[in-house]
Amino acid sequence: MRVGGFLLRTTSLVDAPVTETQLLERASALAGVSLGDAARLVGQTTPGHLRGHKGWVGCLLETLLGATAGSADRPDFEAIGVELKTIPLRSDGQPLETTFVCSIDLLSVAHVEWRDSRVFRKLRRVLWFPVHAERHIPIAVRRLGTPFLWSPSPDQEAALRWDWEELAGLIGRGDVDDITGHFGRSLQVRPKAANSRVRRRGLDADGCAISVLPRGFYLRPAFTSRIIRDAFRSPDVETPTL
DNA sequence: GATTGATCATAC
DNA sequence: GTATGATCAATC
Repeated sequence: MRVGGFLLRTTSLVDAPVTETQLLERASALAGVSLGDAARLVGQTTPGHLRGHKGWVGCLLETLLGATAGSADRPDFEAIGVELKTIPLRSDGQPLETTFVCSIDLLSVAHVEWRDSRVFRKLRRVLWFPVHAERHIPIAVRRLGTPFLWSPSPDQEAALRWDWEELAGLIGRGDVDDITGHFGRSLQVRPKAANSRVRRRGLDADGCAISVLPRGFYLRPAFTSRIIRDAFRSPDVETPTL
C-alpha cells in the first residue's frame, strides 16, 4: 500500500526511527490519511466506537511509526528521546480533550526537581499528531492531521513548572484529596485509575501512609490549543489537514 | 458547551 | 496490581 510516497508493508513490523527527521518524514506521510486506511496499513480493523477502545488511536500510531517503549516508563521512541501524543481536534483546531501526561508517584513527587520530574521528561520533546475527531464523524473516516515536533518554549515550561510545583507541593503536604480538577492553569491533577474504587499508597498531612485514588497529570486544552495554533502558524509546518 | 471525575482495553 | 494508551459521560 502506498501512502504519501512511502511504501508500507502490512506483513512486517515498522522499524524504530533512528533520527527525528526520519520519524517526522514517516509521520508526515500519514497526514490526511483516514484512520480506517491507516489501520489497514498494519492489518488492523477500525473499531466502531472508542468507548471500549479508548487508547486505540494512540496505539495505532505507535505501531505505524515504530514506537518501542511498550508499557515501560521510557520515551515512545527511545533512541531519539521523543514522546508521541495524538490529540483529538475539532474542525476549528480546538482540542476536544485534555492530554494525559503521566501517572503520579504520590510518595516521591514532592521530592524531585522540576527538570527530573516525569512531567518534564515526558514533555521535553513530543511528536504531536492531530486527529480530526469530532464525535459525529465515524472513527474509520476521521483523518490524521499534520504531525509536528515540539518542545516547550521558556514561557510554556515556566507555566508548566508553576503548576507542577504547586500541585506537587500539595501532594507532598498530604493534601492530595483536596486537589480537584480545578487546580492549575496549564496542568491539572485528575483521577487515573480503572475505576473510583482503586486505591494506592499516599501520604496524609502527618506523613502517614494512607490509601487514595491514583492520580495523573493532564494538560488543559487551553495549553495544548496554543501548541496547535503556534505550530500551524510556523512557516515550516504545512497547513493542517483537517 | 466546557469541564471534572470516572472509566475502558491490554500487556506484564 | 501496575504500567501504557486515552475518551466517556455526568455535572457544572
